[in-house]
Amino acid sequence: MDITHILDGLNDAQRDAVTAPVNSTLVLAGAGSGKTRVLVHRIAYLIQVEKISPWSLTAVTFTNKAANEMKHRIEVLLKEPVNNMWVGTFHGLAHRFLRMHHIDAELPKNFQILDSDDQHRLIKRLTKEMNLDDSKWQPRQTQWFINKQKDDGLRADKLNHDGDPYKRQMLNLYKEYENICRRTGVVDFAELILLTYETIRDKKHIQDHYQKRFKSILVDEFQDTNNIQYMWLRLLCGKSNNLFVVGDDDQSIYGWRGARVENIQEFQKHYIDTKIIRLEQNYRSTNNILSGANSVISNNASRLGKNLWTEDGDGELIKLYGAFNEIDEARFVVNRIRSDIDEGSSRSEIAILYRTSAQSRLFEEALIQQEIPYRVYGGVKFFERAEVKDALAYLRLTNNYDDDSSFERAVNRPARGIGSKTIETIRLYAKNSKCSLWQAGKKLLDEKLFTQRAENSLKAFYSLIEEAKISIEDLDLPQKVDEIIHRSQLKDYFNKSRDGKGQDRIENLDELINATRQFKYLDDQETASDLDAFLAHAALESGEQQADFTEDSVQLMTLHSAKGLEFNIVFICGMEEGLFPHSMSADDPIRLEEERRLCYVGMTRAMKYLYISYAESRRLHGSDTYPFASRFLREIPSNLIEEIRTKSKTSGPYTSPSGSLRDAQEITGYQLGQRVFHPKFGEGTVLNAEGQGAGARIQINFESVGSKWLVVSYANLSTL
DNA sequence: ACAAATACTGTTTTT
DNA sequence: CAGTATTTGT
Repeated sequence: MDITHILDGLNDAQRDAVTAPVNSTLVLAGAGSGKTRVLVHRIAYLIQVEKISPWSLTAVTFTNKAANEMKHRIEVLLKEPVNNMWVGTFHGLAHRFLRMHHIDAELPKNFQILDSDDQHRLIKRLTKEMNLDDSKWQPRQTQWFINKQKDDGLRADKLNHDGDPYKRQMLNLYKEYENICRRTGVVDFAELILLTYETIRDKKHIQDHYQKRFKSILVDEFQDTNNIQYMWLRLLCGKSNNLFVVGDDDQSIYGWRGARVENIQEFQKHYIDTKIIRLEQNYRSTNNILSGANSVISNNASRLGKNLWTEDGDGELIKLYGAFNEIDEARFVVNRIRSDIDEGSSRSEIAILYRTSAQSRLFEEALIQQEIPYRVYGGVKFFERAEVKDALAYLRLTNNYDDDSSFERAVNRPARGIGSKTIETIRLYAKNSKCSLWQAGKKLLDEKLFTQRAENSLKAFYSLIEEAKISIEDLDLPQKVDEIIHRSQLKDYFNKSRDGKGQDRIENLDELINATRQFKYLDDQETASDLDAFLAHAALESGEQQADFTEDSVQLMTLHSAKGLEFNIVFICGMEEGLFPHSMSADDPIRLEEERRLCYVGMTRAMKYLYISYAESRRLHGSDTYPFASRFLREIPSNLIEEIRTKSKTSGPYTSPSGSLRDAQEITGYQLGQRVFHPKFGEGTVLNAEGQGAGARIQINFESVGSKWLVVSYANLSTL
């Protein structure tokens, strides 16, 4: 068998990974080291050399984009479609599994997926129903609690409140939430994974089938797996050591969401004879950029260790700009972009990265002023838009009357005279007789318990849904959606709303019909109908504004969403203490390391030019702040930095690049993040500092009393 | 049942 | 400050 096409163009480490024995393998793949390439070639190798049928392979990713790209590249390499191979996201594969095995999973055939917004609304409703004060029992917190438990594989009945009243109430909510989900046939994101895990664990015949079937399981971005995902992988793999995982501990930036970098470390413990391969040659950035990034990340204590290198030349120095304020920063960045474009750069090769999405606004304004086309990533996704969800709610209701979330959403939108009082009655009845809202309403109608007005309105709603269900039965998918939108009169409703967004909303509804036309219903999705498949698609792929082949434009996004991408010219903005690292992470060393990894991710996006900027003054929620330059800047060796100064510095001696950064240590004698001891308040962490000389004050977060501002000269602090 | 007024709250978000 | 969420008033 000629396998040159599989191995050609790979470096030694990549080739090692691709041809590794079919056994547990851990590939530590640094940024820009060709990890997708390795995965794709590995799969080709398994199929063509190891003669493993695609049917016995699974490749798991986190994003639909990554899954699609992988699938595409495999097909290009193999020159044939790979249809019977499982390639998808954790959630996508779990969903497919549950559709196939819905009986074993004890789910209704047409179960629906609850996205996080739906989940939030449901929990909010539940909190109210249980007569809990939602300022004390915040739905967001409850949601977080429930998902956290599920991510750890824990069911409510397995948990103990240990006498903690808060936890006890959380568990009550968790239990009740689960009851409603079960009753109404909906499954949230975390549940998809957990239930899949439990079904495979508890049904021996299913477990046997999959453990025998999968000869190799490949995992992308392994550092982002959470507890239950890893448990799931281990279960699927069974006693055979057939996991091939690729990841980079230095790019783990989703810890706040349950991702456990520790899974990488534990992997080597769980599978003793794991072959570890490091991909350290970087094919993306210049040496200066890479050295800067390496130097920053080397400040993290908990690392597996890895040092990227490149054969590329040194390239340009990292450019640093200290702006007067955030407006000056935006002006600087956009002026630079202007000249880069004038010199021939294409706009899509330029990215502006920032820590928080709120920062995008100033750049947008400046770009508009210069008439430079741009695109902001993130924000509300297509399938998450209110109007789209409204239309989908009607569709879902026709599909499953018991879907409470959709019932709540559709029942009075557009307003049809079913007010809060009526709905309240229905909710109460549903709660007491443990049935869905739909059934409750039906019963109440039968028992004539409404006012005439409410009865008429509600009856009209029921006939609307029931008639719609019948009328769309034999239509094809786009027609179904068209018909539903028509019958629901959503367009009229948005047309009348004069909040300026009515037209946009109507266009989005048309776009929804369009999306169904683009949607390819594959029978292998195991869903009952094309409608089920489309609804699942809408929930699982919230609509990465796919193939939005618009104009060549400058790319704006948060550092998080930049992961996995690369650009010729990268601007990282707002490099200030409090913003990046974000103040919410400042006093926790673990979260601080995650911020540093985020910085590393950002820097390694740049191929040729890396600009970093910070502002000496920034307006934040209405008031002016005077932040310090980010500590991460000081972690870049100064010989790699070239400071750009447009400020008229007419007097004073030349200061070295790093010396001109306003430095907390120089002013107060204390380093940000440093541990200190105060005779009265005990131990704490230095968060911030301001002022000079005798008046200098520092902010310290004390373990005992929380955060306080103290005047350095009186505070009598000692360092730890 | 709706619009207007007021209060609140500020991270990141693959699914 | 600015966007959202909830409460208030008609």
